[in-house]
Amino acid sequence: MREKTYKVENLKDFNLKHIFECGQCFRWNRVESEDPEAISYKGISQGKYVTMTQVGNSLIIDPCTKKDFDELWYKYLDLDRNYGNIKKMLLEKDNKENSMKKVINFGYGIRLLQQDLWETIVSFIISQNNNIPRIKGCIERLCQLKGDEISLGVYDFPKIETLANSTEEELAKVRLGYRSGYLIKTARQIMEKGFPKNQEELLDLHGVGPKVANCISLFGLRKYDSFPIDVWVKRVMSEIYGIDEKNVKEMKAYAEKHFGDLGGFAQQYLFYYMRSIGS
DNA sequence: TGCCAGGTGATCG
DNA sequence: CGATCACATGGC
Repeated sequence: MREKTYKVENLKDFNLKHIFECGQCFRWNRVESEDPEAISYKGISQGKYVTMTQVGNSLIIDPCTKKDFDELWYKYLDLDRNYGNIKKMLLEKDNKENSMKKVINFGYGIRLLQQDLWETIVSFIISQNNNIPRIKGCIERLCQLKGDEISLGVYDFPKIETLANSTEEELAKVRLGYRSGYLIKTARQIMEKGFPKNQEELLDLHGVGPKVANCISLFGLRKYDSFPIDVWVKRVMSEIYGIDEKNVKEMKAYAEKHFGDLGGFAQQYLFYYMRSIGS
């Protein structure tokens, strides 16, 4: 008995590699596929463990029912949004047209996933002063230790309550370093006060500063004017716009002026470009 | 070895 | 306020 797969065709502005490797998510991993033309990723989201495979403008999700697609993946993959318009607007707004054109063409298939707020809070607390491969490892070990097993060897993201009731001794296995205390305290704060709804409330969480709050605002709260500035964005804005790497204020001002409500999209194109080309 | 990675909290002028 | 420093961990 074979489980159902679901196929979507005629996708525009969509590329799995760009989507899963632009730094917004940490639980999707590239896997080999038989078809050399295809790109495949396995990952866990919304309690489901699936493989997504893209060939040309088609996407196959396995396993997936029509119901799963309509209720979960369509939204998660942000398929309702017209990225053609977003790119057009960004190109019009940025005065140095070569620069935005370059980064948008490079990451043409990026889409901002509509991710779970709790998962983004935890993930981006772990991300601070850390590198992406290690962040992924930490999150994987955290899920193995504290998440429900949804199929053999595959673990869901831990619940708030589970982390709130954990101790630093238990979490030592995850090798989060000093961040384990941040996670436990943040989980307890959310148990007590409920979820943060904006930047200000995010900053109340222990271990959440301006940068992490911006990431959570963007990826978890879908506040698309957020423009997280990390070391990579500093580098790319220095390289492309000639802004001094230490001048975060000027970068924020530039983003507000030129990208406005679309800052989050611009930031992802910039980040993905610099992470791929740079270093 | 020392530096770096999607920084933050605490502390000090 | 803004500047400075410690903070685990692992790869290079």
